[in-house]
Amino acid sequence: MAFYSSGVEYGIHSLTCMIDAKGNKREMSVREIAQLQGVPFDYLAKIFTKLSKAGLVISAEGKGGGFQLARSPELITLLDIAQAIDDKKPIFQCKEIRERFVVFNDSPPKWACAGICGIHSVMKTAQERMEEVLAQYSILDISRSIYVKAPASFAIEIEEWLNNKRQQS
Amino acid sequence: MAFYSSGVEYGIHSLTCMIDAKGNKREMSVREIAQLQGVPFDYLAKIFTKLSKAGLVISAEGKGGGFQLARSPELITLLDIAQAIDDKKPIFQCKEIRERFVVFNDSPPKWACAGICGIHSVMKTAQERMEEVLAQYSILDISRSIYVKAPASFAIEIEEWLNNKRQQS
DNA sequence: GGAAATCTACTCGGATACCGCGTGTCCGAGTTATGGTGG
DNA sequence: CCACCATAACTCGGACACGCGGTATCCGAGTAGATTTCC
Repeated sequence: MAFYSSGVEYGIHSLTCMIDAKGNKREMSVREIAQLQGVPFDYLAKIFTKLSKAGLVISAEGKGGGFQLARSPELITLLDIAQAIDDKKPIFQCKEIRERFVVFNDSPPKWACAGICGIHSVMKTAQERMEEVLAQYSILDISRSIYVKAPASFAIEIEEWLNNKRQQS
Repeated sequence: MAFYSSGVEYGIHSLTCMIDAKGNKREMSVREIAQLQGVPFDYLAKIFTKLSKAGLVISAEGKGGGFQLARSPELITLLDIAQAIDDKKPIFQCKEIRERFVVFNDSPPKWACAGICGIHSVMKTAQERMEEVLAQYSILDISRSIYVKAPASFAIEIEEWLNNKRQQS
C-alpha cells in the first residue's frame, strides 16, 4: 500500500480548489468541494475536521457555513496537509531487533540498546529528506500548475457552477 | 502503517548478520539467521526467496546449503533490499482526481490529463530524495555501526554459537 | 570395499488463517441563517 | 412591524461495515550431502 493515504490526496486537491485563479481564498462547504471534484462527501467531511484541528482551515458552522483557508495559500505546504491527515507517521517502524540476538539470552547488554538503531537512523534521515520536498511546495504552487495549463474558460466554469449551486438554495 | 514493511527490516538485519566482524561474507542457512535474531523462520524463508530472485543473495540447495551474499557487502544498499522485498512501491498512488471535475461532465479535456499531475510530481520527487538516502548506505555500513559499539566478545560469541549449531548436526 | 538405498537438512512454492487499518457510509447532535407566522 | 418558531443547510463526532494487504504458519516437493545397508 502507498504511504500517504488517499485521504491525503483528497485533502491536497480540496485545499487547492479553495483557491481561485487569482490565488485568492474562497470559502466553500464540504459538499461543494466533494461534488466539484467527484469525491465521497462523508469521507471528505472527516478529513476536513482533521484539517480544522490542525489549524489549516477555519470552520464556520450553521447554514451557509463552510471552510476557509486559515493561512495564505503559499503558507500551506503539502507536508502540513499530509501530517494533518495522516498524523505524522513514520516511514519505518523499528522493532528493535538488535536486542533479540540469541547470544544475549533475553537480557540484551546496554551497548546493544544504546542510541538509535543504525537502520532506524538511516530511515529517519531518508524520511526527513522526503518531507523537506513536501514542505517546499504549497497549495498555491499546485494551484498555479493547474491554471497555467487550463484555458481561461476553466476558472469561469467553476465560478458559474458555484454560483448556480448557491443560487438554488 | 509504516511504509517499509517489517519484512524489509528483517531483510536488512538478516543480510547484515551475514557479514562477520571483519566485513567478510558468511554463508548461513535461513534457520540459523532466524534463530540468531529471534525472528520467525517460515516468514524469513519467504523473504530470502525474494532476496534471491532480486539477485542480492545466492542460494545453495540441499543439506548444508543456505544463502550467501551475491555481491560485496558495500555494494548492497538498503534501497536494494527494500525494493527487493517490497517490490518498488510508490509512496503515493495518484487517483487522477484532476480528471473528475464536475465541470468536465465525465469527459475531461486533454489539457487536464496532460503530463503528470502536479501533486504526483512533487511526491515522486520526494520519494526520489528518500531513496537516494537509502541507496547511500550499504549493509557494510550498518554492520560497522554495530561492531563499533560492541565489545570484542560479541563477534566471538556469535562465531561460537554458529559452530556449536553446526557441530550438532 | 564399493554401490545403492535411506535419512536428514536444506531451498522453493503454494495455500491458508488472522487481523489491523484504510476506505467509505450512516446517523444523530449541535449551530446558524432564512423564511414564515401570529400578535 | 416585530418577536417567535420551524426549517434547511451546515459542521461535528461516533459507530460500523467492508475489503485488502501485511504478517505469519503449515505443508508438500525438489535437491544434495551424510549415513547406513547390502551384496
